[in-house]
Amino acid sequence: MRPYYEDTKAGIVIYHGDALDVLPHLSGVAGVVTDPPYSSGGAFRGDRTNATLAKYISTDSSRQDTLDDFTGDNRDQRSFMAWAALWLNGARNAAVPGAVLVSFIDWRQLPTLTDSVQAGGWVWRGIAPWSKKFGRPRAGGFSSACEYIVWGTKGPLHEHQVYPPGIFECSAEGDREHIAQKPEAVMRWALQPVPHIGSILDPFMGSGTTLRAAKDMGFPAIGIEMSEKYCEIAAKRLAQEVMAL
Amino acid sequence: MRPYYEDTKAGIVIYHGDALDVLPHLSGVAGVVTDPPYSSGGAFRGDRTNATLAKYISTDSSRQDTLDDFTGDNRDQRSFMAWAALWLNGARNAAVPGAVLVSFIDWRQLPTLTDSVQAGGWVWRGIAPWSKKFGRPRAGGFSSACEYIVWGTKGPLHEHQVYPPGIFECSAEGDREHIAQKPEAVMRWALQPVPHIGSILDPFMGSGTTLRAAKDMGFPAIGIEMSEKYCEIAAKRLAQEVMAL
DNA sequence: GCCGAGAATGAATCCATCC
DNA sequence: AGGATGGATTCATTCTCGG
Repeated sequence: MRPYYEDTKAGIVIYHGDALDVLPHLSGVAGVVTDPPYSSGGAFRGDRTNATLAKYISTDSSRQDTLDDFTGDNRDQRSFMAWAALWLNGARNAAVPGAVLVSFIDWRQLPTLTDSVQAGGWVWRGIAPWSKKFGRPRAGGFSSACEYIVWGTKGPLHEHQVYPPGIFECSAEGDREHIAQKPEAVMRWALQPVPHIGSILDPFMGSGTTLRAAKDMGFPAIGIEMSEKYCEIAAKRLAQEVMAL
Repeated sequence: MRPYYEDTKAGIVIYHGDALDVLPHLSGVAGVVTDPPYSSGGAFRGDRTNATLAKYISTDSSRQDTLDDFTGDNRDQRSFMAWAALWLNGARNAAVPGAVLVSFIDWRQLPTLTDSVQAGGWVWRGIAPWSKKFGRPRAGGFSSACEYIVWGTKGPLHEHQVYPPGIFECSAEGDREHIAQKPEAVMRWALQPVPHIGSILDPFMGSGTTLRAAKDMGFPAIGIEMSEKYCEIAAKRLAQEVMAL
């Protein structure tokens, strides 16, 4: 297990590889905080099997040229369920008792993910919406203005003196290097329930927002990412000093 | 099918009885907008006297503490699923093509309800949170500050020129005659996607907030309620004139 | 530096066409 | 027949840029 990047002083490690391969080697995790590929993007099978750029970026956008596709986003619901149960179980094995799981998901896969969370051995504790205030409008129906956190714990809840709000409002970020990149403020919210009894793990690191927020909040952190390009981007972001909050 | 209450001029009807008995007699419904009993309590109480842990204790002691929440609700969840599929199917039969379904639910039953909606023949279209702003704070975990709308349609979406927001913020009502009573503003939000091609149906009317909002928005409406006491309360609320919005 | 107008954007969605 | 492709559509918010 050779890290792609390591910052011993801050306790930050990045592994370049598949989460399912790397997870068995990890331990001491207090919080699994991540944003897995949703395998979503449309009611029709054809839509879902599209490349991520075609699925998630509006056709008239110039972003098509500047962002990259990512892989592993084409599972159907049953294999998404099975795959998610696998990485969730792997992450739970790396976690200490009382550890917290926080995973983002969209509305379409939310019910499947809550099943996977429990199948992976976590105690499902709830849902919390991230409100982007206004999604793309939809004539005759509710716009999908939110993404969701599904959260749980390894065994009993490790009660400590934090009271994270059950909903978080924050508009989506303008400048992004990854299609699904989330604002750091959102990730800091997601990290709030994690007790300081170990490190933060993000098995689907992407451009490294989770690790960046973890570092700024004083957590050691481990990231796993399949794409070398994003490993590089994340390493650059993490090489910077702690940011003032 | 004798109505408990009827206002011919406004097209408001209340039936006193069980939804599953009344639904087969109805038709011309453009919107099913309701707030069903969430827990499988009341009529569908499972056998909770079973020691849930005793049934599922595994020899892997590390998993015992993770199982309490997972297994506790299983039986109730399955009967909730079956029962909800029944009334959802019945309501769909009473609905016109393009009709909209809007059902409130809490986080715990949300995944079960999305299954039931599809089992009942509706096209599941999404989720929309109602944020109550102040959930009960919870040490070490996200407060549950939201209830959720699960919505869908009977066949293709009947596009019309409304753009309902995908999230609605409104504090829970102070004065209530029913435990689960929701503010009228919330119900008016829930009614927004319903096209004016028929009536509003609430199979679990309670104190009649849905019908009151429907009347104020110019919809004919049908309510069903098992408890005579709430039939009476709702009839009183509906006897009042249309309220200014 | 502030303000207002105009342009760009969104982990979309749906459908007609084309292979 | 069924999967892949491309275009049209929507508006509150955010961003850009000029005055």
